This record gives sequence, structure tokens and C-alpha cells, in this order.
Amino acid sequence: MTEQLKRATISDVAEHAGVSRAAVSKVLRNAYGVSPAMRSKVEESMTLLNYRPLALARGMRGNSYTLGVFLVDLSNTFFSVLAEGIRDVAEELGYQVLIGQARQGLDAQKKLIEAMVDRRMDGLVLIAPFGPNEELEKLGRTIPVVVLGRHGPAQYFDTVASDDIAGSALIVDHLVSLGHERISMLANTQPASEPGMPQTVRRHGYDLAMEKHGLSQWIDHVPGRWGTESGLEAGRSLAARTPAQRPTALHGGADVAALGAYTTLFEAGIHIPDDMSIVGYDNIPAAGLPPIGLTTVDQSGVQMGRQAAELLLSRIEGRTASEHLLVPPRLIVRKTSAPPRR
Amino acid sequence: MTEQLKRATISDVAEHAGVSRAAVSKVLRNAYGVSPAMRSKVEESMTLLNYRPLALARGMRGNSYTLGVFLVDLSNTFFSVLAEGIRDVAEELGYQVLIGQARQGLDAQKKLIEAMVDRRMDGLVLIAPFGPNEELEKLGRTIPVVVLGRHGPAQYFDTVASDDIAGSALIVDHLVSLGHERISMLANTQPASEPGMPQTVRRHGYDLAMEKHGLSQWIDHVPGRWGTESGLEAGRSLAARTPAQRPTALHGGADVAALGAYTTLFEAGIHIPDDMSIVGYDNIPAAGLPPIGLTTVDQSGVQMGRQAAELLLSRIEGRTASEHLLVPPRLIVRKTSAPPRR
DNA sequence: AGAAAAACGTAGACCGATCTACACAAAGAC
DNA sequence: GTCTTTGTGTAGATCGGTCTACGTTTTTCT
Repeated sequence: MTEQLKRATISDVAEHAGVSRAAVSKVLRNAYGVSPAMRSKVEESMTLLNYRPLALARGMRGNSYTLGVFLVDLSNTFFSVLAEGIRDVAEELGYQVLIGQARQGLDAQKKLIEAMVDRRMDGLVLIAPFGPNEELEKLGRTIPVVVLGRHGPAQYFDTVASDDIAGSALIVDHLVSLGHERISMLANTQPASEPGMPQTVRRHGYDLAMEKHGLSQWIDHVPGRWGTESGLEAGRSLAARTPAQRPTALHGGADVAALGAYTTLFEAGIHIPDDMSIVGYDNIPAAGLPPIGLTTVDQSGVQMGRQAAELLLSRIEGRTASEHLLVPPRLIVRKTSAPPRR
Repeated sequence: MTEQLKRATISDVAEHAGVSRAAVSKVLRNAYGVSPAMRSKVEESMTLLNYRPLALARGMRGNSYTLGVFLVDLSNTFFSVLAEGIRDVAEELGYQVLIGQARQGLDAQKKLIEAMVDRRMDGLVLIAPFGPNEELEKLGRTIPVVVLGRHGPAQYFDTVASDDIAGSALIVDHLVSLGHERISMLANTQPASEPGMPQTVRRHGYDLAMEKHGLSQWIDHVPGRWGTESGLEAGRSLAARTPAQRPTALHGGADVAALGAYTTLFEAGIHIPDDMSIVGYDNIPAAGLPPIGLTTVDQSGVQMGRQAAELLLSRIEGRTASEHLLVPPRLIVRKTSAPPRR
């Protein structure tokens, strides 16, 4: 086994350039008190020695130049789109983005977030976290935090979310305009749903829209969560209903859940959209696949990701007043919605 | 703004327990030379003060207890499945997994890997990296590395890969048994393809299998890359051919590419599987959606991820001889493959 | 009982940066 | 020509852990 190559440290650079370590640190940080002559001398030594500052060591006192992104579900491709937007903005400013994925459960979430804090990340973007708002407020007092997907208000962290009330209205309006009355919704009934969580807000938006159209009697929440598994399950339960008890249209809550329901409904011989219309939310890539063609609500994830990153960065720079952004959603009509047959 | 809560350090614990910092460090590391009495005393103080060691600081001398996973494409859900397997194993041993996603390009990949090294990760799993093997060998001499998706041999890093020769054979055999002769393949012609990269091996496996069946005359590589975009493009180019020039079946190389081709082919009015059979590779979740039902090759991603993590951990523990695992693939027949019509 | 070995704790250097306090020199003010 | 002010560079503490070297006590072995 060949010897490991030793990497250059700040001391090596200082010695090579004939200056103090503090001086090198200054040019590294673009700090005040560096003459042009010294700067160029030091920079030359840095490139010559192939020096890269050890981010870990910097983090001990200053910034680690690392942002953490917390995700529950990597396989939800909408989340990865968000992550992409975050990364784009962060990289422009010299920050690295590292993504952590927790397994399901509040406990796992907490552990992962702690792990990120223990690695002295400069700030955190939490994508669709669960748990009570107070926990997040507490976290926000420890480290800059932006929550993606949860609605404000909040005092110690910023939020970026889709206008879920409007999004649900878009869906219901669309279905009603096609002639549907009996419209159910896959409601995410995760334990301890908080106000501000998208599942809460979308459900509320659905209720409001149904009422607006005078369809309160048909309001129907199919319980579950928003994941593929749970969507499959919901589809099964819907298929098990008698045709008379079955809705003619379904607000899926999220694309992954909607596609899950689609799957088991389809397998049970219920044809989409002839027997039932389905509308999703998120516009994940798989939704656009032509044989599926899921009608859905688009949230322009990259944009949301970028905004979240910008908020986080400005918070790291010192802003303390919290901000809460609402992104207008957009309906994308494809093939899973059609007039009811009866 | 409320004051930030100060977190307890090792000195705080030491003082509270009435012992030295070194002693606390010892119980933390399970090091030799700790009496049961002291251990319990210290542990009590730790829980009382709600102490968590700062992983960042530990990394300065010892391990950072962090593994890095490098990915090119978060939206390729197969990769996220791999990441899940890695995380499961790592967490059991107290390691955190942080995922970094690079934008396209060798340069971006290099920068991200450097960033992970600069954060003193204890080891790296690279999922489908590009670039020459020498680069990886060099990296492997700096830090423990396992490459997922590239075939060995290699001296300074381990590999875990699907047996792509066998996988391609599975696909060709299946199509031939259905009666196909004219079978094309979406070949990933990324610049600087290295031996050992899945695209290279799968293509070679396809060539071999075609020859075995006496179909050398029909060997046909449709150029592109393995992403959704490139798949869309390939589908378009295939649709543009005259029916006589068009293959009756397509080895898609990877599910994302296969689904891309499916999309544009479908839009061009070419019906799958009546006009053309398509087989993918990876068995990503979207492939299983019933209206699509992509016939594909499964690689049991979670298992591969777990194996990669185990290799990495054992390498971190000191193993130096490299290992190279080949995972047998499995054909999953669904609805996009059928006998040719003519 | 005396010597050797094992068990237990501690002091303090160390990892590689940042950052405060200060020394010194050059420039500007009066 | 002294007195500030401004610019430039350095010494050394600091962040929160790890780890080596060593001293002291206890146990084990003849």
C-alpha cells in the first residue's frame, strides 16, 4: 500500500510564503489588513502547494460553509427537485449542501437534525418535517432554519410553501367544472398534524372549496399518509367500496399517494379516468409519463428551493425577522381527469 | 430575540462529574482504562447536562463518524434506493450518512468529492461516478472509497455492481424468446467511458448476447446518455426512422432512459409493446406503475447499498485488500415486452 | 513479602483553522 | 517636528474534542 499523501495545512502555506498563519487566514477569509503584495504572495503559495482549507477545522470557530437539507423521503422526487434549487443558490455563494435522509418517525427525524447540528452546519433547510411547531421554534433559536412545505407564521424560522388553499381550490374547481360532485380526498392523517402542515392546509382548502360549491355533503377524507405505500392502501379501500359509495373523483393530496391509489384502483379494474378521475399535487416527473398523464398541481420546485436557500443564507448573514413565502400553484390538466360517466 | 442556549461541552461534563476531560473522552470512546464507577458517574453527568459530543470537533483528530454518499442524479430513484441501504447499515454502527449531489459534469463531481474530503468524512460511497479509473484510484489512496455501479478490478477501492453482462443477456434472451431479432440498445456514449462502467459492460453484454443468438447483423447502438432527457431524445430519433429501419425491440439501458424513450415514442404514435417492445434496467418505482408496467431488470438496490456500506465500514476499520462484488440481476417481465407484430 | 503486571486517572500536546489584541511602520494633521 | 490616524502583520488564545505519556494504585504471581 502506497503511502498516503499528506495534505498541506495553513502552517505549510505560511511557512512557504514566509508569513504568519494569521496572515494566510486573513487572505482566506478576505479579511481586512492584507496588502496586495502579501495577498499575491500567499495565493501563489496556496496554488503551488495545492492547498485547500479544511472545512472541518474552519467550522471549529467560524463557519463550516455547509448547509444541511433534511428530507424524509428521497424517493419522493419532488423533494429532490427542491434540493436541486437549494444547491444551485448555495453553491454560488461557496456553501456546500449535504442532504440527510431520515427513516420514518419523529425520533429518526430528531436524531438526524441533531447530527447535522453536531456537525456545525451553518443552517438547515427542513423539507416537510413533522412534529410540533414548538420543536421547530426551539431548533430555530439554535441555528438558522428554513422550513419548506410548512406554512407560517413562525417566529424563529422562515417558511416557503405552496399556497395549498389555492391549490386545493384549483383541483376542486377543475373537477366541478367537469361535472363532478362526489369528490373525495386522500387526507394525510399523520398523527399530530400541526396547523401549517401542507396536509392540514390542503385538506382545509378542499373543505372550503367543496363548501363554496355547495358540496359539503360529499366531503370525504380517506385516511392515510402521503407515501406510495399509503396510496396503494387507500386505493384498495376505495376499490372495496360499493360503486354507489365510491366517489367519482379523487383529490390525491400528493402525487406519490395519487399514483399509489391509481395503481391499486387500476388493478381492481377501476378505470381511470372513466370510472374515477384522479388529481395529484406536486407534478413529479413520473406524473408526466404519457401512459399515465396524471392531472396535477405544479409548485415549481426548483424555484421554491432557490427561495428557501436565499432565505437561509440571509438568515445566516444575520437577519432575525422571520419571513414567510407563499408560492402560487398552477393546475396541469392531463389525462386522469374527465367528466364523470354516469 | 431570546438568548441562545449554550450547549454543554466535554469540560462541563468533566467538571460536573469531578473528573478530567480525558476521562470523559474515554467513556465516550469506550476506551480502555475506565472503572465501572467512573463510567456510571460520567454517564450520569452527561445525561444530566444533556450532553452530546460535537461531531465536528471529534473529527479534528479522530473519526467524524460521517459517511459521504456521492450521487449525480437525485431524480434517478434507483440511486435513492441505494442510498437507503447504505444508511440502514451505517446507522446501526453509529455513523451518519450525508448525501451530496453534484450537478452534471466531471468538474462538479470533483468539487463535491473534495468538499466531502474537506469535511473529513470517514469514507465515501460513490454512486455511478464518471471519470477515469485512475482518478478514483488516487482518491482511494486518500480516503476509504466504495464505488457503486462500476465493475472492478481496482486496487485502492471496492466495488459493488450488478452483473451487467448477465443482465443484458437476460434482456436479449427474453426478447429473442418472444421472437424478436431486430433488437437495438440505447447505448450510453458518455465521453470517456471507462472499462468497468455499467454502460460499457451492459453494452458489451448486449453485443455478446446478440452474437450468441446469431443476430450480429442487427446490433445497433442508439447513442445518448442515461437520463430522462437523453431518453426522450433517443425516442425521437427512433420515431424518425422509417418503419423498415426501426427495431422491433429496444434494450433501454436504464429505466430512466427507457421511460424517456417510451414517452416520445408513444407521443409519436408508436404503440408499446405492439409496435415496439421496450425493456429497462434498474426497476425503479415508476417502472412498476401499472399503466406503464415496464419490463426491466431488477438489481435489488437496498441490498447493494447495504453491501457497499459494509465494505466501506470494514475498510474504515483497516482492511486494505480490495473486494469486488457482483450482484446477480433478475428479469421482471411486465407489459412493455411482447412478440413482434410483423 | 516483594516484584511484576494490570488497571485506572490525569496532564497536556495536538488537530487546523479563526480571531482578538497588539506591535510597528507609514501617512496625515496641526 | 510631534501627535494621531490608518494600514499591515504577528503572537497566541481559542474552538471541543482525541490521544500519548506517565504517575499512582491495585491485583497477580512467585
